[in-house]
Amino acid sequence: MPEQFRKGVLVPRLDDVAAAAGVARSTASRVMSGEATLTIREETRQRVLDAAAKLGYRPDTRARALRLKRTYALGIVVPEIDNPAFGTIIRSAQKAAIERRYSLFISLADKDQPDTALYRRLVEGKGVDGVLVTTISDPGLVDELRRRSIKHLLVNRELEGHQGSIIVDYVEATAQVVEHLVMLGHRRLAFISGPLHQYAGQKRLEGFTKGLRRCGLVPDEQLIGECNYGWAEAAEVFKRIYVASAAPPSAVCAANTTIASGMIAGARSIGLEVPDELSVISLLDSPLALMHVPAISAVQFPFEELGRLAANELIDAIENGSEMENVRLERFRIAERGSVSSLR
Amino acid sequence: MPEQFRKGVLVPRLDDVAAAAGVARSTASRVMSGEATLTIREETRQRVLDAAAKLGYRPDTRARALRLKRTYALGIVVPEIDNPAFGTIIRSAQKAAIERRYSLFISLADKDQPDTALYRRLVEGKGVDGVLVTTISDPGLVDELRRRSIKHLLVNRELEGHQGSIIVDYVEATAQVVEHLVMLGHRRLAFISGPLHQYAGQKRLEGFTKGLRRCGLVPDEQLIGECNYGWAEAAEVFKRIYVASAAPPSAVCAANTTIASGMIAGARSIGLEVPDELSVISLLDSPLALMHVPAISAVQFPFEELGRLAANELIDAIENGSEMENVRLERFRIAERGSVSSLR
DNA sequence: TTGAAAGCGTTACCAC
DNA sequence: GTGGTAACGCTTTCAA
Repeated sequence: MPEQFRKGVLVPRLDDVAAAAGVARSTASRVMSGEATLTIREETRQRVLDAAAKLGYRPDTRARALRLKRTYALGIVVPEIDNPAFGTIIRSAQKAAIERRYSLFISLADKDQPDTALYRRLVEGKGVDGVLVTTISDPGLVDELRRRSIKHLLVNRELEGHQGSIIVDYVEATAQVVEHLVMLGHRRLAFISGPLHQYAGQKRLEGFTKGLRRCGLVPDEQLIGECNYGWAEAAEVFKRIYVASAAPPSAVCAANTTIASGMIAGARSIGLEVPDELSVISLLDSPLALMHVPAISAVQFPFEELGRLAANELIDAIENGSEMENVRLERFRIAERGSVSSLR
Repeated sequence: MPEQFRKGVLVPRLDDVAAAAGVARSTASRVMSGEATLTIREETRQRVLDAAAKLGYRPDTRARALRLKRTYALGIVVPEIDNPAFGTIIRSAQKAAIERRYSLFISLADKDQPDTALYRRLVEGKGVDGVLVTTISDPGLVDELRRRSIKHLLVNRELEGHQGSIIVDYVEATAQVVEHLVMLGHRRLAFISGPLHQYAGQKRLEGFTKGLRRCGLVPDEQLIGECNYGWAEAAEVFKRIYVASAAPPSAVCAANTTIASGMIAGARSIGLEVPDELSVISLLDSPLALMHVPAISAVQFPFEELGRLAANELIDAIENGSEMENVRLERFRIAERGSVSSLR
């Protein structure tokens, strides 16, 4: 049975701690703040700490936030949650935030109910000190953040003229994948993208054509297909491209492992062997790549670093008022597995 | 350039709205509350609303929470985020919460830093009105929630003697999978579980042995293997079981699709054909099941309903003080795909 | 129908 | 070194 404080209330406040320790509320506050610079008699400090421990006191974050005009909380807005890249970003951002004594609130941007979305509450209601934005499919969000001058950082997204974003280099990575394939002797390259109205889709397409041009090849519209709905559609898209094409591709860049897996299934269904008759590479790695037969070669990006740096940069901006940079992480790696063969 | 209110401050408060509308703060508050029962002259109401709109006023959730002793926010503690079951639960819980005008804060329970975990802050600091708990691997959390009498509901978890949990029926589903396999003529069934110290692992093992007994079969310890670390380990575990066993299994229940995929790879590496020489079924479905060759038969649970009911039950308890129930959702479905064959 | 004022739990300024 | 007190932005009771 928990001890009672004021009539009927079971949660101790700072006043209860102060009373139990026989000091004033302000003294108790100073002790609890933990500030080493404050001058407090050691004996007093102990008495307060003991009282707080005995009562199980925890500061009320709401009252504290009201007073300090700071919540020590960050928000991250993500479009989907069960996605390896976002999962990694969220985890590393949370870890970095916690290390700096911030909380990270994850908010799913629900397409179905954008106007009631969590972020409105979080952000407009001053529930967080800053926001990490990993989706710009709702352009209203960034606008509103800017209008309300709420610190925010675009993560794995960038916007023309926007100050404060941190990205990995989808363009260059994709271009180098193309070069890699060409070096292996491939000349007819296909590209099956994800939704092209989204950021990642656009960047990868940009990198694909850039890579071709660097190799002196011309992009062939016939070899570029868009896949909006995942695995089964990817198989169809590939078959359509393959059948329609006069000179069929010998290698395919797939936006991610789900699409790669689907199009491999499609290729098989028309009798194509992977990698012997068709090379496939995924432009984004995931655990699925290793489970696949054959294992899918894929590009790996430093998403962990991305999340960590993002959280730290945002907190720096909050605490020091420092300007936010536009950062591009150039590191990436092509993990070679069994889905690509050399034509030489 | 945003308009200024009090000196140097750019965010309008209720006082600013009231001043702009020429009414008292309390009147503005009443209008903004939207309570239909309050008697307010229509003309006044319009004036306040107009002022609020013009200034872009949003109530400060921190101040409101402090005053009301209610945050209209829920927390959900999840062990991992990129997992199809948790993803679905989170999405549906968030949707249900938003419909009832609550926010849902997602909190990753980080094994590495349990004591700094978000939930402490959320919960102890009164940041939420209630908590959905989807992991009990840290037993301290539930204890503390109970001690502080914070409303909480176990989701997809249950605890001896705990009031308030909502689960799907892993035990019965697994038992019926076993019966299904036996009906198909299988007699030697293996089970490759996930971590057995976790809730789901225990329940599935319980269901596995229960199913065998119902069919008059005795569980064979030799045919039960534990897989803690995913795909590659699953292959090893299966091979170990298969080789060591005097009478090898003709069918395997795998805890999830990752384990199923891994053990199929292991089976292939020792020359076994799936499903011709070995049937495999996953006790939990995921998108991977369809991408696999052969597609993996798997059990589907109503996780969407689970999340929705959980949020609603928690909110009911918060608002009406209603007692929380222990609910078991009995629905599930075996999705038959290509990884199981009949011996008849 | 509207206004004044108290109070939620905290921090920080200013006295002592 | 410590205590009293105002203030953060809101809701709600009580009075007018």
